[in-house]
Amino acid sequence: MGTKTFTGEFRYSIDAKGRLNIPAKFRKALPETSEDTFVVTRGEEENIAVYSLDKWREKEQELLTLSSKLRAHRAYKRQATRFATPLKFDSQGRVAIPANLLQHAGVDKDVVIIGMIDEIEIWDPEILKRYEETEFQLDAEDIEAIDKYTRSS
Amino acid sequence: MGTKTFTGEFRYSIDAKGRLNIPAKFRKALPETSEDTFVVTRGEEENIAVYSLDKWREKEQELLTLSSKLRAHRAYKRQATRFATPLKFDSQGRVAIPANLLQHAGVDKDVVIIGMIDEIEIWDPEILKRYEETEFQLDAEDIEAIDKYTRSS
DNA sequence: CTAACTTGTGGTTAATAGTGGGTAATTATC
DNA sequence: GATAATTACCCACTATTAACCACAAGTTAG
Repeated sequence: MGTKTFTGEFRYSIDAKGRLNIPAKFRKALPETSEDTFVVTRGEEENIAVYSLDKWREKEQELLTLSSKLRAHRAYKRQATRFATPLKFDSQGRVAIPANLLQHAGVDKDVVIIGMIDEIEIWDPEILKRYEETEFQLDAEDIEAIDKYTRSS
Repeated sequence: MGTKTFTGEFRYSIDAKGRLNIPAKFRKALPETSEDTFVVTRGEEENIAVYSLDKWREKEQELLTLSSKLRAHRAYKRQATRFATPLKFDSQGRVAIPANLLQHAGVDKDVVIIGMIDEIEIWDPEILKRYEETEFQLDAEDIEAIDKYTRSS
């Protein structure tokens, strides 16, 4: 029944209490073991990254293999976890996104929610548009490198 | 149910009596066997490291494998142990952090508490900011090494 | 075509969390 | 051994968060 992946784009808005509705389609794609919980954190770009609790646990397991004795390892682990917050959605399917994440993504009210198979991104509409015109552009060289990468896996 | 790990960042303050509140989220993540107890000690950087009592016991076990004949081992073991203090939090969820640790972390009143999955760090806001701009920066080489490290585990 | 359900959005109430202070019990100091 | 200082144990206030209830627009089912 249905796909267990996140696809598509939605334009929602954050209410006065900082709550954001997660598209029903995405909530239904959550495995039972995620316990109605998404994990939000800073995205690499000017956005908010959202993972299923399962996906996040995988990431944690990977981070736990790092050594607490090595400075670079600690720094990486710290950066990866300090902004991560698990959020259980309420009976209406909404989550309250922490203020510091909203600030990082430059979000005020309206947002664009993008499904990216195993993760979700939340963008401010204007910022997204700006990125589309610049950072998102790939030249032939980029595409070629990606093609090589996927073939080797 | 829920996550049993420490994630996220909080900005709290130490009151006039030297008490610091541990985020409720972190207290709830403590296993029963930790008996409402955290172990605080010096962090590797200019901060305070906090572990669950369980995690600390693990660390002790690891230290016990070191040789008491080797000078470096003794020094490492001594350094890791001498500042460690178990703290049981009060009915409001607060702990009284030893003065020498506060001094080591350069903390006076306001602190940033960072969840790092299986450990917690307490920072002075200004010092943290300073580190963000310098020590925390990782170059491509570091990232690559970390990627290799996690893949080999 | 209509009724039942789903979905996104809004508000109200109750519980929890963080902070501050007071008093009793312990420990330390002279 | 008396006194001062520190620590532990309660009680209290306020802001934030979580749990409930409600509703209109859109969709699906019969």
